Amino acid sequence: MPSRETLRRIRVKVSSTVDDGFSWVKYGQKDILGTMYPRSYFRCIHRQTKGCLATKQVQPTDDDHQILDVIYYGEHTCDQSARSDDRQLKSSRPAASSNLQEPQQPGLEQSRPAAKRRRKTVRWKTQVRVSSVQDIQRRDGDPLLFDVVYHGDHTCSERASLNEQVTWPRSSASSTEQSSTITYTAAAGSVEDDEEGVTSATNFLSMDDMLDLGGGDVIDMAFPSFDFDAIDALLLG
DNA sequence: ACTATTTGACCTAC
DNA sequence: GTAGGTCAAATAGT
Repeated sequence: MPSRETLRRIRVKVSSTVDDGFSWVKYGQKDILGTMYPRSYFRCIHRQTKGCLATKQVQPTDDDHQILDVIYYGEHTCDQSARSDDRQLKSSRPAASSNLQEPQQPGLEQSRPAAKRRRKTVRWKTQVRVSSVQDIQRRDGDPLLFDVVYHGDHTCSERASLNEQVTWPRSSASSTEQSSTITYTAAAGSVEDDEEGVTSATNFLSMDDMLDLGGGDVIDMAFPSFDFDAIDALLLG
C-alpha cells in the first residue's frame, strides 16, 4: 500500500490537446495485458538537452475509455528557462530516428541503456476524462468541462506551455475525442478515495477562486498560468 | 523536407 | 517465460 498522498481534483475545460503544463514527446505505445486500451509512453522533451528523466504513461481506463489514467515517473530536472525554447527545440531537433541516440547529459547512466530499465517510483497519478460530443456525463452541461484528479505534487519548477497529445485507438474513440487541451476552471468539492486507496482531500476551487488566481477568462486560461501554491492555499484553507 | 506517430523488436524485471 | 518499457525504423502528416 503506497503512502497516502494529497489528491487534487480540479475541473478542467478540454479543447483539443492535453496540456498538463509540461512538455512531452511520445516515444511508444503498448498493449497491456488485461486492459482494453493500449498504454502510451511519454518523456520530457528536455531529455536530450537537459537530461530530464521525467516520463509519464497515459492509458484509457477499462471502465470508461474516456477517462485517462496518467501516471508520472521521475522528476523534471529541466527548469523554467527551457519553456520558451520548447517550440524551437521541437522544430530543430533531428528526426525521430536520430534523436533517440545515446544520451549525452550528466545524470544519465552511460554504462547501459537506461531506457530499458523499469522505473519504480510513481510520483503522481492523474485521471482525465475525455468525453464524446454526445456524452451527457460532462459537468453542468458544458461539453468542454472535465475532471482532473492529481495525486501528489510536482517537485520540479517547470510548467511549460507546450501541448502534448494523448491518443488512443481509433476504434474506441471518434476523431473528435482523440486529444484534449486541459484548461482549469471552477467547481465545488468533496472527498473520495481512488482505486489505489489513496485518499484525500478532493477539493474544488470556486470560479471566484480561480479568477483570484489570475486565470481571468476561463476559456483561455492555460495550466501553466496557475500558481499552485495559491491553489493549495485555497484548497487547504 | 521535416516532424510526429506508429509499431515490431529488443531488453530487463519479475 | 512473460509482461512491461524503450528503441528506432517505417509510415503518416504538414
